[in-house]
Amino acid sequence: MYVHNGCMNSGRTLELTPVDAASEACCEPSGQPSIDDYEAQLRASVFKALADPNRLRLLSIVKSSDGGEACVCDLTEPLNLGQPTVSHHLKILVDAGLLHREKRGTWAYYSLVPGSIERTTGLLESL
Amino acid sequence: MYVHNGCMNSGRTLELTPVDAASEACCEPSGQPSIDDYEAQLRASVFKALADPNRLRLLSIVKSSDGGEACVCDLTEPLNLGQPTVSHHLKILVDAGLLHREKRGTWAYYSLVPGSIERTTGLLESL
DNA sequence: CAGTTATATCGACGCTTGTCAATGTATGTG
DNA sequence: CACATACATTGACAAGCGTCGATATAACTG
Repeated sequence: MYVHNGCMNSGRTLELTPVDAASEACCEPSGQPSIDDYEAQLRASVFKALADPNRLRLLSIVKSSDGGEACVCDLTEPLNLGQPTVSHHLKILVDAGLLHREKRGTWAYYSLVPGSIERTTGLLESL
Repeated sequence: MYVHNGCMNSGRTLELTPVDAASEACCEPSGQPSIDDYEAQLRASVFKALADPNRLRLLSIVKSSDGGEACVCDLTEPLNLGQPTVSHHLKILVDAGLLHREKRGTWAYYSLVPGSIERTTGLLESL
């Protein structure tokens, strides 16, 4: 059973996010013709984060937002979801390594992690 | 509530698979800054198919197989899964438009749908 | 025809997930 | 200090998902 340990990235992080860990491994010359089970679990955890329409919309809205960032209060209305649900989805995207969270005052600003989309497409192309 | 209708692609298909439908829409100039709910559901259904480690391994093994195709009996052992489970996963990948199924005699040969990986990465890049 | 093989489908079982209401935690304001 | 605001966390519930055993289907073999 695969269990991933948290991935709390507050400031500097020692634990690698799934996107980082998976794309790190996928760039090493493995010699293996097909990916092993551990690599598959690592990559699947990234696609799991993308496997929800509301989370895709969150990424899309954040990406197209002014300054490339948005706070929760900007996101709850276009998705027609409750604030706890939006926070829940955002956490999943942060844990996957796709979004970055920065707290300024009372607000939490979410933005795309630079290069995370490219690293994710790499997980597909290097299957 | 999103409900997808089957996507049986036996031979020629009139119904578009999620990868096709989603990538078709993502190439039209929408003018919209962020994707709408329907587009999000379409794309999410593709990533749902990728959100399982065993299905990623199936894609990987099929891709690296001789001739680019493999039958169920070749896939059940490396995954350490029962035959019904492997058939189940393969059906999900076929319905998503990622795998192609061709029956020859008693065997069913699965192969990557050409360009499906590229169309899927496009669903990410055009978020 | 009966028997075998490869695959698909069905039904059931636990586990996971998306959602919400309620509550907790900071941070700012007066 | 009390109060308000923005967000996170908790607990609960229904729905969905991955897996299996059992069974069905279809094609080859004799």
